[in-house]
Amino acid sequence: MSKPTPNRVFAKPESGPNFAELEREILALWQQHGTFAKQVRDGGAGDFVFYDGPPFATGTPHYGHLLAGTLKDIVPRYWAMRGYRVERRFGWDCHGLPVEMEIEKDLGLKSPSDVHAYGVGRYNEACRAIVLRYTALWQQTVERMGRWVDFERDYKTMDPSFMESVWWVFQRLWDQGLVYRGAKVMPYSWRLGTPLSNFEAGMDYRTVQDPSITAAFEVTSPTPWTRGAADQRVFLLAWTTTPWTLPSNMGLCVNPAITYAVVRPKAEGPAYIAAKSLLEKLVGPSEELATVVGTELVGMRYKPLFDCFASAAADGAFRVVSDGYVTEDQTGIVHTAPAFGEDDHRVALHWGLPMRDPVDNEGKFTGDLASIANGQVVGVFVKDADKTLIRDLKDRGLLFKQATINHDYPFCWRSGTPLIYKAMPTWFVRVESVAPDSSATPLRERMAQLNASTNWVPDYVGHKRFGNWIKDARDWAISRNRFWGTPLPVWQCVGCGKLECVGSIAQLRDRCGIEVHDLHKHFVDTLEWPCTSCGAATMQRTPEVLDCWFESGAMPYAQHHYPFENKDLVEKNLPAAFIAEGLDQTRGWFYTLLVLSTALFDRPAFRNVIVNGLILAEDGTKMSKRLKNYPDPTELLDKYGADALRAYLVTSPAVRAEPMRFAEAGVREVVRAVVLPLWNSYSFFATYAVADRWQPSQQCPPLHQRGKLDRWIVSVLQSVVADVNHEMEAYRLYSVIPRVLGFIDDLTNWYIRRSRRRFWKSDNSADKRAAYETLYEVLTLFSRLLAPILPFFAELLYQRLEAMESGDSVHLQHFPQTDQAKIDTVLEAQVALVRTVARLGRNLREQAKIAVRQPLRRLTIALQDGERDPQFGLLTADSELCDLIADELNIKLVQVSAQGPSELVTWAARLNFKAAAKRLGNKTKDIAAIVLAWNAEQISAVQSELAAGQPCVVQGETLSLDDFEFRATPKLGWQTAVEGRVTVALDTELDHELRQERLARELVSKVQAARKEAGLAVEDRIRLQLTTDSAEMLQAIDQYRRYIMDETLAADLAIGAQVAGESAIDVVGHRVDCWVAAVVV
RNA sequence: GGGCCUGUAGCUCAGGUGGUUAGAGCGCACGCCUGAUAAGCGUGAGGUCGUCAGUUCAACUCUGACCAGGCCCA
Repeated sequence: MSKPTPNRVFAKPESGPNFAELEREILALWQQHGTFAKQVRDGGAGDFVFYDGPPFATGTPHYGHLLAGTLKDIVPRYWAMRGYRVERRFGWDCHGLPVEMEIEKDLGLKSPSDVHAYGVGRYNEACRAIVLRYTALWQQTVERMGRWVDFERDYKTMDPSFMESVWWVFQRLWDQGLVYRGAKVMPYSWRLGTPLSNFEAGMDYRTVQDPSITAAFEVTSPTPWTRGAADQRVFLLAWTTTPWTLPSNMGLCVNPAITYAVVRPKAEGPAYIAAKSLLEKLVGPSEELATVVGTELVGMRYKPLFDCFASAAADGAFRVVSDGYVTEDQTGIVHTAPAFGEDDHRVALHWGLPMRDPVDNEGKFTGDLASIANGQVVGVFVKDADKTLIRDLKDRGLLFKQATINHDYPFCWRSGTPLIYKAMPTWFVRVESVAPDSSATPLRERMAQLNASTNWVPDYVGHKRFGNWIKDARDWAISRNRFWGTPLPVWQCVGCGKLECVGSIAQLRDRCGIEVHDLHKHFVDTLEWPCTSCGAATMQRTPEVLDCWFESGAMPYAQHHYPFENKDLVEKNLPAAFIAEGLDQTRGWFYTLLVLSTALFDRPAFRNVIVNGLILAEDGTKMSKRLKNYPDPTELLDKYGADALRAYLVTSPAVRAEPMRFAEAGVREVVRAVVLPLWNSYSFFATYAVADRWQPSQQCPPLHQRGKLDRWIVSVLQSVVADVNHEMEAYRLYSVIPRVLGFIDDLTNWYIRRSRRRFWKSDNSADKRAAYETLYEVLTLFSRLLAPILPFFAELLYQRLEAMESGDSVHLQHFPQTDQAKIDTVLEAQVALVRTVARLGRNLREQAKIAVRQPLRRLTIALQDGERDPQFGLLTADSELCDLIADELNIKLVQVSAQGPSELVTWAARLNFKAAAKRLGNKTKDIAAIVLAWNAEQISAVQSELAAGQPCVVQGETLSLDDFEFRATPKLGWQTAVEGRVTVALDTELDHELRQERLARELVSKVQAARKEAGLAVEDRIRLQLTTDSAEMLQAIDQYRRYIMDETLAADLAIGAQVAGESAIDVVGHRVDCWVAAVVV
């Protein structure tokens, strides 16, 4: 702790502080002195590397961002105060669909062909122009939250330097053989001629009626079941709602574990195969020829429904395959068209089924289907061809069943036409497997190994959720058929098909002779060069752009323009020490970071990660701008301040990755429970320090010579410091914050409340100096502890209590380290016991309806085992503790009984299950019941037996002292209270003396109120005049004259003189006229 | 449909390795105190611990199934 200079003068605290206003002043202070930059600059203990995940700037920040932002602020601030250099650069995710969708709305464009007609260059420049339009608002809100992050040295994924690094990353993957071009089944808008993202596909689901047909596929493999029958044909039954995909059928898929049956409905007719459990409903009563499990059907061949792709048989088509995704639904056999279904595609890849796609970009059938129905379907939109195809099947006896179904089906949100699912050429990064000629470990296995060393908070997110996801991660689709993004740096020869990957601006220049300064699509698409392989044709760029997730995953390198610049820095900074994002990033940023760092450097990307949960509206639904079901962040910040919002967010279940319901009332509650008590503590201290002209480092007794209360609060604070450091080092914010905020209660509701009188004293005793010094030390140390969490209030404390130079800041101080010598666990236990007794004593007073100002004669504390009780020593070690209780409860004498509570309570006996049950087994219940039924005499007999060392035998079982638990309950009604091992008995008898003292106390209280009423300052001396008819009161005033004058700071006290004006006060039924006037000094 | 998470008082949430009487804060009711005053303190009422089975002498806790909600993926 820095030593304050002796001439510190404290300012009088304002009444009615406006916290939001005070925060703005502190923001201005930080701004003025560049405090954030100073904190970064001062870090000398090495780098603490933090990566900031880039948000989309197309919307305004919401509470989810503010929560993640708070976590991203607390942790770096902590490590910065621990002496590390913590760079915090803000990042912007600039590319991607949200931007494109917005610009298309602005420009009235509906499809890729519209974009081409408008001009990709103009389009992309329009995207560039709007992408940063909310950044100022973001910066304003983020900074208002008190988050320290560098907006000047930010990174943007659309910067040429960033994009060039992304190219480099891509090329590294390419060189390792990790990139390939395949096909991915995607939602496709035939109206717009473009694939959509899954997100877009989900935007317009409608309930529609579709055909629901079951087709019969004739088995061609020899089967034993119909041998000798009149009709030897066997059909596999498969169901679909998309008849237009049937010409592209390449396989039938069964579940390997389901039982199938072969049945013949009519003696004369053919046999059918379907899931056994479904056949009854499907075909009605029939003769069962055989049952088989799915695996037995695998490999069976059948005749395609249409002959258009009959040649595919040579490539392995028209077989039965199996996969676990098939359920016992409809027929239990799934028609597989690899070009049109995601599962179909996956199964086909696994089993080696070929793929045939007779659908053009406009969703119409190609000439491939010329052989069907006399060519009637060629050039027809696929869904419109359903009827013709069904008719054709029916005519040929291959339609087993026909119906219609109502179901939800995705529509194109822009054109309102039904989407179809269709395989599209897509670029992939190999994650699940390796290149055919490679012997390397599949990426996902290595990722799982590297992930095992990462500290996830909470841990299950990493080990279970993320771990499972990695374990069966699929190859990563990284290309998008869009415009505004980093182009894939791949060129292909239009002649021989040779592919070439470019990894930098320089490499591109070397090939085409042109040096570009921007890598967006409209700058690089036109660049071509002759193919070096065939020499005849030109190399042209493949049209796709990279998914923006690829870019954010490349952020550790691209933000520094690696490897073109900052080579050492980046390699030194991988992995990051810390990142923090929402749970929804499991498949997002967390994943892409790890894929790329593993592929590029064989390292994890981050060592510690805090995952936060989603923030919902107060009613548990999603926050929605349209519904306005949450308070505006800016207004909320103006009302309650950023510290309150930060504390509210960070004490919520959201810091343990659970969903949180956001309620404004919660923020208000934080102000009440955290900010105001803190302010009151400061205000209390400052008020008296000003009045007393107290200054730090005046002659003050060393800690070990101060009172118990002082040593207690210092010890508690040091314990908090120890816990906070321990938990912060493990990134468990959810156990740090409650500990820090919990201290506020100890400070205000015990230390300050108990210490108030010490500050009022008019002398300058050692005890008073000790109180000042202690409270000052505690507040200044605590301000450092608060600094990462409540940066504004911590700064306020520092500025008002310590700062000597204008640029000074609490955030430039060292984070406290525990001083073990100041921790006194015995003392902490003693005070805990005292507080228990005090609580019990207050209960008794309340039950007896005896006012607190009524002094009582005596309080007896009895511990369960009397003087042998482990806590006995705690209480009797020092009379200061009993004095404390006496003062707190307004009691003349507090004594600790050496006998234990037997006189005061009745005992109940119970069996100690934990100790005895294992040995007693199933006799436990019986014996427990017997013990419970013992009356007082039996119990005391047993107690004395056991005390004498004799065993107690119940039902033939020997029980020892440990097998019992004896509990006390008050015997005499309300004068006694029991909690755990502690019994407290209150002597409620009053005598004249006690009554008189109460009168004096009540009178003081009323005079104090009169002082305040008269607007006097706490330290003002007064002249006091009192008149009363009550003899009792007169006597009390006479007897306690000195006390009354001391308490009310009365310089003189006159009795019985004439009083002017309205001055009557009521003191427990005695009328007193009271007149107060300040003494002019 | 799959993976993960959640379900405890009116609300928001705590509840090592199973053990007797399940806790806190807010809200509510009542009271106290008031020279820390946009305060402070205390007491009380409120729970078949999502449902149903199972394991066990004993289940909020362990196991299974189911129900409801969430995130992600299909």
